[in-house]
Amino acid sequence: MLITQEREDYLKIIYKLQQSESPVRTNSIARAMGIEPASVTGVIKKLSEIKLLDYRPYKGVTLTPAGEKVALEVIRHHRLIELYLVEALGYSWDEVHDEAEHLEHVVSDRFEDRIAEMLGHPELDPHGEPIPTKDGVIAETSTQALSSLSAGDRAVISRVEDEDGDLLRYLAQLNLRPGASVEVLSVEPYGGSIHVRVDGKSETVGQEAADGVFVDLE
Amino acid sequence: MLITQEREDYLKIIYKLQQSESPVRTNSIARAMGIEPASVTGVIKKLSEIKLLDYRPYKGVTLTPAGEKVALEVIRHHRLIELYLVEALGYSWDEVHDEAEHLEHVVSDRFEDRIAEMLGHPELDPHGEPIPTKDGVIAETSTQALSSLSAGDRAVISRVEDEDGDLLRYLAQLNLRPGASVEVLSVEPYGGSIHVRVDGKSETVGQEAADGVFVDLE
DNA sequence: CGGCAGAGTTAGTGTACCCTAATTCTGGTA
DNA sequence: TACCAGAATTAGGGTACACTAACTCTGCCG
Repeated sequence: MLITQEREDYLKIIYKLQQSESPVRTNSIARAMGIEPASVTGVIKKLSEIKLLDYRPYKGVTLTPAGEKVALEVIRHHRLIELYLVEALGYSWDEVHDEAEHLEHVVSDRFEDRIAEMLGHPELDPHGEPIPTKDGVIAETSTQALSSLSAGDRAVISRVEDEDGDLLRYLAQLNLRPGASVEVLSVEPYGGSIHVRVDGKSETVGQEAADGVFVDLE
Repeated sequence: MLITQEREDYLKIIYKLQQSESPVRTNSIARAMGIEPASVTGVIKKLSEIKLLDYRPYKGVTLTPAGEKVALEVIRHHRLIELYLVEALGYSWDEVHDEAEHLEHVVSDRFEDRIAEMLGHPELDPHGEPIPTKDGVIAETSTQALSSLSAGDRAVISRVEDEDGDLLRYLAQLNLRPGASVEVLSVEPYGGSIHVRVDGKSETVGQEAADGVFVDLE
């Protein structure tokens, strides 16, 4: 197999890192994959040989159109599966990530099509992330973090980054879910907590958690 | 990870081969895995090192209790998933095998529990094969092949081996499914076709197909 | 604009599987 | 019982990814 599960993971991670960093540096990939930078070099060389990445030594990598296609397929699988687990199997939003991480690499097109159909061809996963279409189109996503707001701002939560189950449970407890309206009451300076009103209740959100919550300002 | 997906496949295949051959020979494993015997030797050595197999060089292997446990878990996953695909996602019985082959290695305990519950803790998969319980108990299975019957025999189909989609489509067309009653009308000598009555209709079954259909005599 | 810290790459290992070719064992037969 | 065919193993090689240690490049700063 030319594209292994590991390589799919590399491409997926590079896609995500590319949102904020381009070209994507070896170190970022290593950190995101939880491996050593030296290990990354070999793999990105291989991926650039097979034309899924553009690789400029010492500079970083960029996905080629072919590489982006693979990445978006994996992301589509991941997000569809997350939603399916919630809707059809009763998972909660903090439980779906790890399961989807495994399933995303092995499901067939048929499986993908079936669950997409059963879910009514959804556009968002349980964390509010857009689901790429089958032909690789993905909606824009909000990039304004809750942590970047100021006192007085009103906004609607659009998406929550999903890798950390504990964090998600914490946010769920505060009712900070996609769709929720928040009003920023005050912000502690220099990366402290944020005080918000959600559902009429005042809550304090740690800065780290607020970094993973993205909003649309009103 | 000590137990890779490949190793799970080895154990699963050895479990199945053990039904008719014990100890299981290197060549049988190689044939079933579609690889060379030389490759098998190395892996079964490793599996015996980690106490999942008893290995007697030049003689063959036997599953240890620990190895059998792993094999039965994989088989449980496989069969539950096959049934789930049929019941919940509208797959037909000839489409489920390949999908299950991949999914069986990646689903979590939680996933297994959820689908088992949704399916009402079923005992048989779509091909009539028994589903091992969570603690590794598996029901006896019929070992009498349709191809071994004689004219005049009446029997009920209990299970159909499932690896080959074409074969399953062929059998489905003849209504040879688990639960169906068959009466043997005549048998061509020396491994020829078998003529049976199913659902009141006369059908001719090729010998190779009949080898994979197992029955309970009345 | 030289030098240094940190980023990145190379070199050398190890594990997991796979292959082919060569060798050795086993079991049945002449 | 000696031999041979077929089964199994060893030997040697390849790919895919990991690692650590050593070296090199880049970019920034004084």
